[in-house]
Amino acid sequence: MTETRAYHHGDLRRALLDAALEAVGEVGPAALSLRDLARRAGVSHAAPAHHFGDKAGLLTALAAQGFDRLAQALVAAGDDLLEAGVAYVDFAVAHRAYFEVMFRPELHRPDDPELTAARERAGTALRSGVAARGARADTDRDSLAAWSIAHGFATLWLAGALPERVGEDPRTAAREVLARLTP
Amino acid sequence: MTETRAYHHGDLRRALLDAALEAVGEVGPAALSLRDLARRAGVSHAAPAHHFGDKAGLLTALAAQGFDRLAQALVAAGDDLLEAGVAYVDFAVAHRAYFEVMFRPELHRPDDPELTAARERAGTALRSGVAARGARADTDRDSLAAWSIAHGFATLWLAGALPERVGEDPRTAAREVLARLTP
DNA sequence: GATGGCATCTTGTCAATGACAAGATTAGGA
DNA sequence: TCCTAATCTTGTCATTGACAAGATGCCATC
Repeated sequence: MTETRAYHHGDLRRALLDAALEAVGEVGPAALSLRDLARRAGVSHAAPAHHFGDKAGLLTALAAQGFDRLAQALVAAGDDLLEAGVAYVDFAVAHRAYFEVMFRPELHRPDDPELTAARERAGTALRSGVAARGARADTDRDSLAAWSIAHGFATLWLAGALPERVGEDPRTAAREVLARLTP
Repeated sequence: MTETRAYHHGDLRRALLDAALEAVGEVGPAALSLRDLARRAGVSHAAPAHHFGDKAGLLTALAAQGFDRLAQALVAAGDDLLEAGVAYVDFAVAHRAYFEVMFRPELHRPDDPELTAARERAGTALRSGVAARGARADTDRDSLAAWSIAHGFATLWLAGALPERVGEDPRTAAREVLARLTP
């Protein structure tokens, strides 16, 4: 028998976020349809609005979740700067849907406290690798340089802009490129 | 008197591209509306379709135009690798609308010959700076590293992700950061 | 100078979407 | 038990992208 659906879904917010992550992976964040998410979750077309307000609200929540997972991945990579960079690129490629939402402020609700907090956690995890490296004069600029090269490589990889000769595995390719910064 | 509009616009294709560039700068490439462009150009809502087919066609043409202008900017910057990187970042910030369209393949018509050609011209201009620098063992990886750090810094700047202490001027900030790659 | 072909542009239409309003249902505490 | 608030539904509207069919006028050819 078809599963009779209760009036109350039970955990609709989580179900919508899961569906959104899947949908963003399929069609990208811009083409995301709230009504499609509602269909995937088996609820009416107006149900998402109650939990997230509008599309920007949903993508903001998804971005916050993404920054949290990125922070975890960076912490797990340890204090080695190169490994942190590789972990950054690996996260972007392995969790493309998150990454594509995280750095699109025009899709977000500006100044959302949860998003800001999650972004801050990821930023802290990112800088710790540079700080641990010590010895350099200008930690700020070094930090920005490391972030820039990792972010740039990840973005270009996701955009399909890199030539074929970089190979299939983003981790090894990233390691070789990022190593140019810290010889 | 209100300007009576001829049945034939005269240069509608260019007018639509100009309007698109302006609109993308205001609302971003995803929220672009073909009907809005038609209104800005003073033509009917279906006129854009004749020139570009659909939205992807229009954004593809805009991206091709952007790659051409980027190639010009890179050539004008000369053979110095650092200056080429600064020019790359400067282009992204000064011509944000172009840049935001250029690296979004999901908005493009895949394998468009004009876009591919324009991208190739920009890529050649980019690599020439690295090649001129010589002396290094692996030009491929050096090239990717330079592109990555410039692209990453530009992308983070545009996303508003950088901390306030980087300052107001993208050129000087970029110069300091990019210099970390080529000490 | 006339004419026919073709690029250009218009009007009309349809399904899909985001957003909002108002009502139905249920959970959980007083 | 009751009742208040959270949750979800139904209904609606303006906007949009895409397509179809028709109107207009430029231009080459005769």
